Amino acid sequence: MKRADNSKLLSQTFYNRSPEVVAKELLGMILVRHYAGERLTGRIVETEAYLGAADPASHAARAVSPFNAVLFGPPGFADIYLIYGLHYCMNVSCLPDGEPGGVLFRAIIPLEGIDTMAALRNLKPNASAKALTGGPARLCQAMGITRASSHGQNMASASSDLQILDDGYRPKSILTTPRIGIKKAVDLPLRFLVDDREP
DNA sequence: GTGAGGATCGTCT
DNA sequence: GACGATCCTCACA
Repeated sequence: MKRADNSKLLSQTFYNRSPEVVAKELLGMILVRHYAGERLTGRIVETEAYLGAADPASHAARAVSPFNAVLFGPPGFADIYLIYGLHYCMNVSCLPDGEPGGVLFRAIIPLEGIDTMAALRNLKPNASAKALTGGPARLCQAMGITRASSHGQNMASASSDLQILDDGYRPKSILTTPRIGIKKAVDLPLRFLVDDREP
């Protein structure tokens, strides 16, 4: 797998669509995190869409509060939240200001800064991609993403510590399955993953 | 190799 | 006062 040189930053209009579409099109994109002067990147291979009021599993199904305000705000902003008291998960907001919706990042394949990611995860540098970043909380930990460091970041800004790039790569096929790890609206097919096998 | 249970805290009712 | 979009460890087969 090679990276093209003409990677470009996804603009805010990319996110200004329905979470289902954004979740699908984010597959194969490159997540970039500037951490302590270092560049950590990984290819997105699994996402989930969370809708607004129509989706009981979504945080945005409830009234606006400081907790979920980012999902109601303008598109392309990072929403970091703590789950089970231990783990952080990352969303990016979708749809125009005022309309709730977002995409949860579930898994990436590490590309750059693997040693740093392993250190942040307290793992050996030769740990598998799955152990490093194969879960919503794992990828946040591997990239040093916390609510304190990254909540409310504009992912479409060139000066942001958190960005998504398009290097032209597109997955051969996309698998759609029901979402997992939730108890409401379990049957909605809003989980998307890259079907390509590891190169 | 597989399965079950514990950890831990912000947010909502 | 209770729950949750999860991960890790330990036990057992």
